[in-house]
Amino acid sequence: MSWKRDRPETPRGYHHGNLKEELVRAALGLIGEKGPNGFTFAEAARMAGVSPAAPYRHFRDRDELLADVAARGFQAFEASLSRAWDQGRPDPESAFHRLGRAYLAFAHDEPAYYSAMFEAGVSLDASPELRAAADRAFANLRQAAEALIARLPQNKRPPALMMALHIWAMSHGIAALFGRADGGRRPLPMSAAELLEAGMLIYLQGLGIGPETAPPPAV
Amino acid sequence: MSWKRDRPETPRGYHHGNLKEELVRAALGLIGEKGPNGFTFAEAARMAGVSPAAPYRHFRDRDELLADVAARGFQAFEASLSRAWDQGRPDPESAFHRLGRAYLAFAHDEPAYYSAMFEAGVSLDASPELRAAADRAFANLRQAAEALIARLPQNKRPPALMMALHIWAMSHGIAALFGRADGGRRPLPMSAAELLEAGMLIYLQGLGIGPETAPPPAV
DNA sequence: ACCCGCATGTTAGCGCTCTTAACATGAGCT
DNA sequence: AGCTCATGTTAAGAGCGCTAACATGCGGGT
Repeated sequence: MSWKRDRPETPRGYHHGNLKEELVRAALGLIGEKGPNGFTFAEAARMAGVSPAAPYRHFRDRDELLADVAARGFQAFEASLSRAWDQGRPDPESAFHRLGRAYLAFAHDEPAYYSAMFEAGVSLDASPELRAAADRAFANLRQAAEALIARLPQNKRPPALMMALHIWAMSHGIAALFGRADGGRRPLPMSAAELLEAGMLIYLQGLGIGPETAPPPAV
Repeated sequence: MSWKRDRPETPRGYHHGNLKEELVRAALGLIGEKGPNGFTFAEAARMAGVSPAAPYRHFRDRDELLADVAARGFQAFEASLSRAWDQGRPDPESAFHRLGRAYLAFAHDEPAYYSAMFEAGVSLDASPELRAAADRAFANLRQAAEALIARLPQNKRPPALMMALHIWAMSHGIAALFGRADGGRRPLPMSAAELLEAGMLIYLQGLGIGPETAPPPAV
């Protein structure tokens, strides 16, 4: 019976009124603290001040809550990327670098979301909304790739999808391996953002995009 | 008492004789089947034909077994990469492409190992052997980077560490996002190996390494 | 040849989680 | 006012991680 009055904040009646939202917030907090595996359905319920069975009125099981968190993460991610890209203004190059920084900033500032999205083992097929949100986020990378490719002469244009996948892969690789401050991984001579920026400059140079005459950056 | 004779293979006495090895093999199988989270200490014990408490004579806890699996994974990984690199013979370029294919082949052929190494949330600090094995594996990437850089004129050489990190990040990014056959991720117009190969060619081109006159590959 | 120590395995049990079934409450529609 | 159904609670079963106390028998020392 201890869970009943553990959080004296706002006393409530038999019905919570906003349980689903609060469960998601609790899950996000727990994932952020203890990783996607440390998160527990029961503990989220405790945090929301309800019994361990209450969450089942809102989510079929633990995985569905995780998928919901991941979907919200992709929505926030999409918003962030789309804001950074800003339709390629003022020019595709600078917008593209904003996009890269936004990618890593999201992974860094929202580790709980990023965990749920990429490290919790949630399949994109878990729900249609999840898939859709992920697709919308990826669409930003693809748009950026297309805008940059448009700068090339027709006969030197790589497939936009391939280029977008490269961008995504390097961004995710850097975020996953070196993105978190002290995730037990390797210490770096440079920040993740700088690493990505340098990598992308070299990659674009390889495509023939960017400061045509400049040598690869000596970072 | 059902666990006692579940596996009638080789009857054994009170002592198992080779439990530690068999637990690792069982863990590897379970991780391969159900992901790093589906793996259970108790089930590994069941598979080995011992009581649920027996594993604690060989591993402090579940995480230590996971760390052991990860360390063995890095050892196998290192062996694979080192064989592929073969000290840069016959020339750094072709050896480098072998290395890339070996990276993805390992992620593809040994998903259980790769999961334990990168997706199970095992910190590299979990044991000194783990850290050492991971370092040895990474050293191969760094060696390859150095050999390729040596082809450049002195004043155009990027830092070898940075280049190795880029290679690792793109390889891991591709493996994590698209490496597994049907991991619930996105269907691709090309194989992961082709994607990595193309990405690396573009990247090297950006550094000024590779077929100097050829345009980016039209894959 | 004996015996004893210690590594290795077993039994029992605590506390936790996930999940379901049966029951309780009260908000909102008619 | 009364009913209904979404939303909450209680109770309970199964499984897991982990520990403490006990059992076995391999292998070295006498």
